[in-house]
Amino acid sequence: MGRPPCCEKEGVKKGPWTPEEDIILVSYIQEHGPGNWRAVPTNTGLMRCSKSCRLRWTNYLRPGIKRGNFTDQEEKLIIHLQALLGNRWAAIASYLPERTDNDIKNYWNTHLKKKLKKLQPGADDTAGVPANAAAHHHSISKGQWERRLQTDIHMAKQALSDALSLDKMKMESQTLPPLRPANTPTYASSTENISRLLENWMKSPPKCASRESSRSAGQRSAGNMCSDSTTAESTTTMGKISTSNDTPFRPVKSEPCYFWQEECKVISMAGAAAPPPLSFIENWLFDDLSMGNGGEDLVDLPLSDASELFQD
DNA sequence: AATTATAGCAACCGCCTGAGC
DNA sequence: TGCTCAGGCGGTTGCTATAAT
Repeated sequence: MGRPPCCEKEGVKKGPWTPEEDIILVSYIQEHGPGNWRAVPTNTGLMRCSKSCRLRWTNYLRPGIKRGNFTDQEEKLIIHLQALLGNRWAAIASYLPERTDNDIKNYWNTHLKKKLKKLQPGADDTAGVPANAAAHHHSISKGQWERRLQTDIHMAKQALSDALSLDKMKMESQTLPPLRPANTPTYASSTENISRLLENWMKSPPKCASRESSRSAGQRSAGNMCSDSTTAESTTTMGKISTSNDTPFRPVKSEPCYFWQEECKVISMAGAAAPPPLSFIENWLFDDLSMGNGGEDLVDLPLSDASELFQD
């Protein structure tokens, strides 16, 4: 049986979100910040369960989300992180700041699995199976599989190196990173009416509410990084909102902004929620970069060994 | 033009974890 | 120390758009 679903209450709406609901949710979060999701339906009047609200925010409404096609680099990164981490989509997503775990998961299931299958017709589904799971298939052309993966990991290292150096540059500059290229589709591009409806809302400059002690907000160490005046002075992107209005969203100075905190979340996640992967991969990368290509690194590890590094 | 098959993705479900009491 | 519950996560479902017949 297990635990009853949190949303068994009668009158809880399911299914696709309407633009109006989106606006209500965004407005509420703009004022109160994400977190304390249980209070969201009560305080907004949304007939949605708290989980649904959180999911809608994190997967769709949250600023800084890039939608649309994945780049080659992102694709490679996902493939190789998946090989290293398995189906830990949240951890993988922490290396792709503009993508949500759901997006990455969907992309993996719909595109990359097939792609890898094509590349390795003999390997069946094991091509997309995490390293630790693949370890159970030693009998299936193990040598060939590992050789290919080693080659792929080399490519991934390059991609990861590029990605990380970009991240580092972003962090160093601390001026608001343009997380979304100007021509990148935003969440609102698929729901233009949301941005239209939000225009009015944006005309009255939103304020960052005084900080409540929501647990989830408190959990985010990114709050520290993001609450300084440097970031507060910066403008953030709110999907189409900030680009479609002359008055960009501007957090109140000295008040940490939840929107920006969310943007920083990935940085903190790399250091907190998934520290071993980042530190390990970073060390691995930078060691390798500093050593040249010599030495014994992950590439030379048997895949099963590499995956064990991430075992709990 | 109508029907069927397939792909893509948003959202849901249920389990797990950890904070608070 | 054990219990409760909110939030997080990964797997899965189901709806919609598009392609193929």
